[in-house]
Amino acid sequence: MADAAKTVKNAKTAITPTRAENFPEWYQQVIKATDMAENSAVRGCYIIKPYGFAIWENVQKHLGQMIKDEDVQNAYFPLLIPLSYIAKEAKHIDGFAKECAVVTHHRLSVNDKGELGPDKDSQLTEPMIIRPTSETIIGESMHNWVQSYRDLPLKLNQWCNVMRWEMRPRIFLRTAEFLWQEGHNAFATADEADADARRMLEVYRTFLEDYMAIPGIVGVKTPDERFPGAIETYTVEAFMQDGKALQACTSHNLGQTFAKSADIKFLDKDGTQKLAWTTSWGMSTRTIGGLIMMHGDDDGMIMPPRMAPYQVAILPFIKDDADTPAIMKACDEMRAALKSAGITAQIDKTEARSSDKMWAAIKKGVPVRLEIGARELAEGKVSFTRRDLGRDGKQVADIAAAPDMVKASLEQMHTDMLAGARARMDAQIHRINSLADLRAFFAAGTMGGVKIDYALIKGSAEYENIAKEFSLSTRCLPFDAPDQVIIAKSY
RNA sequence: CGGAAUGUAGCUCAGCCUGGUAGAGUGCUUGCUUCGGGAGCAAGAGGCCCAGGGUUCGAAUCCCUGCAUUCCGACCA
Repeated sequence: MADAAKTVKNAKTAITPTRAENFPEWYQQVIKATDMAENSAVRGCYIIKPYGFAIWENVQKHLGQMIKDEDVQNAYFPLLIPLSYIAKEAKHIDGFAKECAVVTHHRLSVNDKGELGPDKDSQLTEPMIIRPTSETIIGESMHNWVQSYRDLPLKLNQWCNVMRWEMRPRIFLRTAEFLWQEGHNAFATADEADADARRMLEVYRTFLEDYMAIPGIVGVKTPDERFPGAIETYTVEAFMQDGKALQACTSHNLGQTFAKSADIKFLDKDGTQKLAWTTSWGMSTRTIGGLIMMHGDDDGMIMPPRMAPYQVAILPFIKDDADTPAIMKACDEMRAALKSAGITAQIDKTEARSSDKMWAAIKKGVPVRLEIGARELAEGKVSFTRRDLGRDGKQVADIAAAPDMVKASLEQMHTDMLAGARARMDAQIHRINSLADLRAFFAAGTMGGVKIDYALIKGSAEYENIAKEFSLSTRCLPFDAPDQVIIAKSY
C-alpha cells in the first residue's frame, strides 16, 4: 500500500492520468491542479476561480480591444427575454426551445406544508426565458434605433452570461451557464453583412493565433451545422491533442431572418423602406477549455504567454532564514523591473519548499519560472526556465538584463507554441478520397480528422451511417479548399 | 432523456461478497532535520460512511426508494 502510494508520488508526470491514458480525466485533473474552476451546487454551472477567471479577463482585454477597433460599441441588454420575442423566429425556436430556462413567477411564498416555492398568485402573464443568446432582444432595440440608412451600420457587442440547459455539461466546454461576448451588427446591404461576418471571423482567427496560440481551420459550416436562422455560419475549428475538433468561435451571416422577425427597417437613399441585414458573432469561456486541451501536457497546463494570468512566477529559494530579507527584496525589485518591461509576475511568498514552489508553477503552466536565491544574489544573476522547454531550457541572466531576456523568451515561447500547435494540427488532418477510407480511418481509431471532397458525402446515406456509427460531424468547408469538407469527432 | 459506473476524512480510495466500536495514503497543524526537478522522522487535528425507509439484538455492509456526480450516447457554443 505504502509502496503503491510512493510510486504515484514519484511518478514522472504531475498529472494522473496522462493524456494518453485518459484524456477527459486528464483534462479535469488539470483544471483541478491549476485551480481554474470547480463544480458548484447547481448541475452544469461551474465556479470559475481566480486563476481561471484571469484568463477570461485577458480575453476581455485583448479581444475586447480588437472588437472596439472594428468600430463596434459595447452595450448591455437584459438577461430576461419575453417569450413572445423568441417566438417570432420559427427556426430559432427549434434551435433553442429544448434548452431554455423559463421564468414563470416573480415571488416566493411558504405553502400550507411549510415549503418555500413559487407563489401561485405571482405567475407572470407572459413567461420570460433566460437568454440563450440575444438576437431577439437586441433585434427589438435595433427595430427602435434604426430608421434611416444613416443609422447603419449599427455595431453592438455585449459581454454577458447566457444559459442553455445542457443535457451533458462539461466544465468550460459545455456548461449550462457560460460567459461570452456576443456581437450584433446591422447593415444596409447583403454584401456588407456577409463581409462583416467574414471580417469578424478574421478578428477571431487573429486573436486565437496571436494571443491564444491556437491555430484552426477557417471556413464555413455545412447547412446542417448552421446556427438556427442563419444563412451562413462561419467558424474556426481547432483540433485538440486527442484529435477531436472544437469550434473556437462562431460568426453568422443572419441575412434578413432576424430583421424580418424584429422588423428592422430603414428608409434607403432611394426613398424606399428596406429590411436590414444582420450578423452575430461570439466567443465563449469554452475557449478556455480549448486552451487547456490545446496546450496542456502531462505535468499540467502550459499557458500561452499572452493569455497567462501572470507570465512569470518569481520563486524565492531560501535555505537560510537570515537570507530572507535580501532575497525578498530582490524578488520585489525583479517584479517591479518586469512590470516596467510590460511583464506580469507573481512572487511565490508561501513557505513551501523550493521544489514544491516549482511544481506549483509547473502545474499552473506559468510561462516562465524565475529563481532567486542566495546563489543568485551572490553572483548578481538569476536563472529562468520556460515552461514549455522544461529544465533543459534553463537560462541564466544578469539581474539587470533579465527583464529584456525574459521578454524575448516570452515572445519566442508564443511563436514556438503556435508553430507546435500548427504542426500537430497539420499532422491530425488527413486527406482522403472515398467513403471507404473515411470508415477505415475512424474504424482504426486514428486520431484527428479527415478532409474529403464535399461532393462525396453530400446527401450520401452511407456517409450518414458512418457519421452516426463513429459520432462524426462535418466541421467546416475550409476557405482555402471550399469544395472539401473537414470531418471529425468533436466537443 | 437512454446506457454504465460511483457516492466512506479536504483529496484519492480500501472496507461491503461473509452485518459486530471507522481504515490507509495524501493533504492539513506542530516540532526537529532537510531544501535549486516532488525530502525524512515524530506527534496531532479531522468522518451523520449521500438521503429516506425496510430487514436485524445490531447496518458503511443486506433490501427498497430517492438524490447527486462522472463516463458513453442523443442535443448543442
